[in-house]
Formats: sequence, structure tokens, C-alpha cells
Amino acid sequence: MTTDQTKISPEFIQNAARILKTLGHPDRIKIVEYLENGEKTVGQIHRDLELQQPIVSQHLKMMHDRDIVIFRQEGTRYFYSLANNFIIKILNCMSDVQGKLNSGEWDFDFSTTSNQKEIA
Amino acid sequence: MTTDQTKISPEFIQNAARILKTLGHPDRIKIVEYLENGEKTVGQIHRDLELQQPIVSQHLKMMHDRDIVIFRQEGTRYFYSLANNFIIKILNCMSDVQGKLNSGEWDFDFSTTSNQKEIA
DNA sequence: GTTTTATATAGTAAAACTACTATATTCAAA
DNA sequence: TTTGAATATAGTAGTTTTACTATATAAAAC
Repeated sequence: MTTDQTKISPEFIQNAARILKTLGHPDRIKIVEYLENGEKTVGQIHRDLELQQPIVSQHLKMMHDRDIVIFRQEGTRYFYSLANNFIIKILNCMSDVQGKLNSGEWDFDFSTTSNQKEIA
Repeated sequence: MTTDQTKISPEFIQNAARILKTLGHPDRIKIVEYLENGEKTVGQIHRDLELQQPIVSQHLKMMHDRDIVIFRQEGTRYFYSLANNFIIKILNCMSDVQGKLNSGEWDFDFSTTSNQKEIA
């Protein structure tokens, strides 16, 4: 029902697109989800998520450019964390969806997807 | 708090990434949002959103491949609609976020973004 | 001082996306 | 049966992403 009352503004569409696009990569989703537990160093992400270090840095750099993560430096280590609750909100949204899919409340089967919608 | 209880499954991450990435384009967000009002023909989208027809078809094809939209053909016209509530859920999530940003409840200012998180 | 450790950066080839133009296809209409 | 309307497709040049390898930096540890 958030359809007509909360019309997505043109300016926001740009931001939303950029955020969604950036979040649209398996590794980055994993990283963001991992960061929900609090700030982590590149090495922790690298080891715990089993991703190559340069790849991790690359993803983090992209996400930093797009304001998804921030970091603080301490000696030779960089501690990254989520930049905004916005990101968590989306992640939770995805989690909710997953829950409904797992519980069978929704069909995510596709190919068989039926959706008549309110066709007048 | 959907962190540890509802762990995002590896399989879902793939789907989520594909969906988010696909939604990560201004035109496609506009189209999806437009389709929330019910099914529309290519021509309607083309005219109402002021997007070139081939571009619209291109986006719709991609979104169909990624199971975001479905369509039914009637004569020479194609009626497109959203394939799953999943998509609406995400859109609503984005709308909510926008609402909070507009109301100043959150800062989306970035660059100034502060986020200490629960640093132990 | 020299060697690790922790990260960022450069460089790059292959793949995917974007935005267009031109054209084919299929119905509907005259 | 020719025309026009509604869409899909093909083709393509330019731009981003991706995924790696190699390397530069800077702080720590010896």
C-alpha cells in the first residue's frame, strides 16, 4: 500500500539504483551481512568468508565509494563497518523474504510463478 | 535483529544478488514501481515513463529472464506485470527508507555518516 | 635494519551492461 | 492485400564489472 502515498522521488531512484546495484553481488551481500555483527578487518573478512584479499579490498573500496561502508584505520589494519542503517534495513528485508520463502508462504519457484494481480 | 536467527542461506544469496543487481538501474526501478499499479503494455510504459521502446523491451526482457516480471500476450500487445510479491516487498522497503530519510529520522547525508555500531 | 603482516593499488583480459539504430514479426485495420 | 501499430530482435560501440596476478606501502615484530 505504499504505492501512491509514498511515491518514490526521482532523486531517490538514483540513490536506490546505485545501492541496489552495488548490493547485487554475492560476495558483497556476504560481506555486508557479515558486517552486521560489527566492524571487521579486511583480514577477518578475507579469512572468514574465504575470499581472496584483493577481492575483498576491491569490494570494500566499491562499497565505500558508494557509501555503503565506512572504515577506520588502526596501525596497519582497517576496520570496516556498515555506513548506514539503510543497508541493514534492506538486508532484513531480504531475510524476511527468505523466511517467507522457506516457510512456503510465498513461492519463489519461478517458471511456475502465478500472479494475476489486480487486473481491472 | 534478524542477524543470527534468520541466517541468509548460500543459495538465497545467489538469488538475492541477481534480483538486487537487476533492480539496480533507474529505468528498471521506475518500471517496476509503475507495474505496482497492475499490468501494463510495453507501449504504456514507453509513453508514460518516456523511455524509448527498444529500451523498455530490453529492460523487460532482462527482468523476465531474471524472473522479476511475467507477461501475457494479447494480439500484438504484451501485458507485463510483477512476477512476485518479493519485488514489491523490496520496493516498499525502499519507500520506507525514503520516508525515514525525508523525515530526517535517518541521515543519508553520508561523508558525515557516523556509525559506531556495537564495537565490543 | 630486516623481515613479516595487513592492505591497498595497478594492471588486465573477459564478461556483462547500456543506449541506440535499424529491422523483423505479427496482428489488426482499411 | 496493403498499411499501420505494437513489440521483439539484431547488431554494436562504449562503459562497467569481475576476477586475478603482481606489486607497492606502511606499520609491527624480530
